[in-house]
Amino acid sequence: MAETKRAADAEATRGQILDAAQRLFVDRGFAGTSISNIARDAGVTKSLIYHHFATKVELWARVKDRLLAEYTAGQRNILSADELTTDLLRAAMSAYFHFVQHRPDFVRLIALSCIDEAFLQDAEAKGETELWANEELLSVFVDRIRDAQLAGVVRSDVNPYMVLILVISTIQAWFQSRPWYLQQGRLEDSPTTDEMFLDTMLKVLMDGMRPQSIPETP
Amino acid sequence: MAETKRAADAEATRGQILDAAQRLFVDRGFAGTSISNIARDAGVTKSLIYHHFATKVELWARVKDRLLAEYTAGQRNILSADELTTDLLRAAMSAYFHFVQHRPDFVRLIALSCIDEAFLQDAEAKGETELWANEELLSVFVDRIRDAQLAGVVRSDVNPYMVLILVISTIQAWFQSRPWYLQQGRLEDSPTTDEMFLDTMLKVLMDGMRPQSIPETP
DNA sequence: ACACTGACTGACCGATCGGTCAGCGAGTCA
DNA sequence: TGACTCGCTGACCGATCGGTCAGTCAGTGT
Repeated sequence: MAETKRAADAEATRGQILDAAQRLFVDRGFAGTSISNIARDAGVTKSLIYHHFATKVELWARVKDRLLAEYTAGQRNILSADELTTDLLRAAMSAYFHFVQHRPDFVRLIALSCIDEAFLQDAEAKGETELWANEELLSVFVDRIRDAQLAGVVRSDVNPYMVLILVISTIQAWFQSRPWYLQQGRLEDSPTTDEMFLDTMLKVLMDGMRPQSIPETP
Repeated sequence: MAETKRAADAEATRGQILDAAQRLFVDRGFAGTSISNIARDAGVTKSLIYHHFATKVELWARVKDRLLAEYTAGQRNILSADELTTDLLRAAMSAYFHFVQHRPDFVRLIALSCIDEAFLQDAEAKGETELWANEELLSVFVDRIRDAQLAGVVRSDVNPYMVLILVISTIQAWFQSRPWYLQQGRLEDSPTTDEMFLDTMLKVLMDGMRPQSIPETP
């Protein structure tokens, strides 16, 4: 605890700021959130934020870093080391679904990243953000799908990368547009609604992904 | 052309403003766009914008109205009056895909609407925005799917509304995250990339949606 | 010919934006 | 104990925000 006391306090404060920033950025977007808002929400002064983070852009980048780290770590745990069987594939899709289900901030982050391309390019040019789900992780998933195709678990007349995109974006899209469908009054805000969509998705995607005995035109 | 000359000019100016506003709002979001930006882009004064539109929120609402009208009109043309067959279902999905493909603003609008829930609630409370794809249109689609289930064209062990959501949000998600995947360097920005995804999507969804002969647990 | 509407302008408003800076004062190191 | 570090504050900056308002003037109805 030699040089700790002060540094630990500072780190805690930094955490408070990041927490508040994440809450607001994720809720209202980058442009819709001001440093003053964050300061008020975190219970600190505006100057203190600038003491810990150089600019608003950098603060947003650090928030994204934190979320990303959690996201990729979680994703990495989803796919087991075993060779993909149909059951494992279903389990992985289900696991990813529930993983995202309990991390609403991820959904917002990814959606915001897709939207704020102008700002993203700036940040990227400054080398501040390393985008989520780095290429290496994507490669792992694509390779697993390709193996599954060779093993006859997944139909081989489709591009494995496209299959991955199909699965990931379907789940992302559901949680992103869920609030809107709720607001339409056709759905109720309940975990069983999520399960109903998962059920539909699993049935359609799993049956649609397995090799088709009848025509199969490669 | 009695009372026309002046009114026509004014209407043209209004159109210029709406065009510029749509360009900027869709590109940078509501909070990221200022009235001054729009004025400069439209080549008019800021005051003139306030002469035609009461507030920034109302301007955004009118932009959405215009886009929405085009969107629902286009959507209505997609589903033919005939009873759904497998071929018609595939054709409708393909048509919707290409419809969205050529209207990037729709993708952004819907994404932004899902994101800006805080702002959306305010606007909704003021009764200014009537959300896109009104319920009636959704009902038509759901009914068609339910009919297709009864006719044995679509598997009957899934919720028809969930199937609709699955299809719509998959297409929406593709065009929304497409720029991101491009940026990852794994895809090239070409129409054939879109076609490749459409091919994968059609194969998986169509085969996954048709009645499954083997287990079928309702 | 004339009163009048309404499209349009420019100067201006208070509030807030992102960001700076000199300095305070408790905690750390020698 | 004294020098020094550094987390932290409050006053302040110019720019821009959304929005207002008095006024100009071309086009219109009578």
